[in-house]
Amino acid sequence: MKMTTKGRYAVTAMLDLALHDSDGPVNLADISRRQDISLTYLEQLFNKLKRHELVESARGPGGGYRLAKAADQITVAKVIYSVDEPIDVTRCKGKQNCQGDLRCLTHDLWMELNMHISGFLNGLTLGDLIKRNNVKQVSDRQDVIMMQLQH
Amino acid sequence: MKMTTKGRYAVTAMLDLALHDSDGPVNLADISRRQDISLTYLEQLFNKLKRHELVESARGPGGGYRLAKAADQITVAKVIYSVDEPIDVTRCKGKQNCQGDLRCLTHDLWMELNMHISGFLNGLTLGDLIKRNNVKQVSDRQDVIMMQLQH
DNA sequence: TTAATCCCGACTAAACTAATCAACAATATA
DNA sequence: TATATTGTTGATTAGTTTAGTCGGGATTAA
Repeated sequence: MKMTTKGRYAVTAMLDLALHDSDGPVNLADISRRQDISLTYLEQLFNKLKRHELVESARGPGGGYRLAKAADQITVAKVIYSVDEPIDVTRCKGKQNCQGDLRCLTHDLWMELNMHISGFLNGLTLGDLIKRNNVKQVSDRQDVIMMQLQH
Repeated sequence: MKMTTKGRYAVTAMLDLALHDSDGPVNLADISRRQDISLTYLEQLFNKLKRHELVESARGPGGGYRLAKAADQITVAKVIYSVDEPIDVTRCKGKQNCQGDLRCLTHDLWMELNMHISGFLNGLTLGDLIKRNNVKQVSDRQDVIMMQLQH
């Protein structure tokens, strides 16, 4: 499991998308403004999210992205894996660098940790998150600021 | 929480130390051979482990490192934190880069994940690990190979 | 005195991150 | 049809981090 700002950006952007999905396609420029993430960087991320079939796109004016499935069918783990390809937590990937073809001293520990993290992130969907009060509050605030900027 | 091979090396080396602690000071050259970790890199790591008071050192012939406390008083989390200084999983450290002085959309999520991982690693000590069968087996094998090399 | 051991700081190649840039393709709508 | 809006793609880049090396110490048991 890899935890970088790339994965965090992706989850934040997807959560923003989930929160505004009911209003039709959401364009990246809006997400960029609301979440303070560079537009071109978002383009990169959504490219991957689309290839992993988490979002669908529509070009042209009024276009943008929509969730490819219901928010409660998209886990946080899947979003992170889509942009940050999973890496082995173990050192001994296959037989390489391992002693003989047997396990190194801490192999099982890292496997266990990995399952722990994955378990948590797999059990959590965008649908769960948008129901949370703290998320709602932050999102409402962001929408208000966006409205003000337009007028 | 930062998970790199640096942290993994540190835990592996500390586990090796815990397994051989009863035989008096363990020198880094032995750990290097048993665990296939570069000696000079181990020196770097043990420098930090010593500063964090997880190990004690003895110089000169017959010297080496010993655990500074009982194996079941040393958590895996502490070992990792000693070599990989903890980093903020949240983007909005303090007020920087955050919207106003309020939380960003996913702040709470990363805090929660962090607590999850820390909880797991804080609840696990070197003492727990050396009792495990798979660890014992790997360690015995490594010791046998070391003995063979010396004769 | 010598060899074994830890100690410490400087250095480096390679990889990775976070991002930018430029050019292009599709499409709604005036 | 012209135009502005939006997504698509690939190349490039500055900066950071990782993993590791190197060279020279300091300490101490035998």
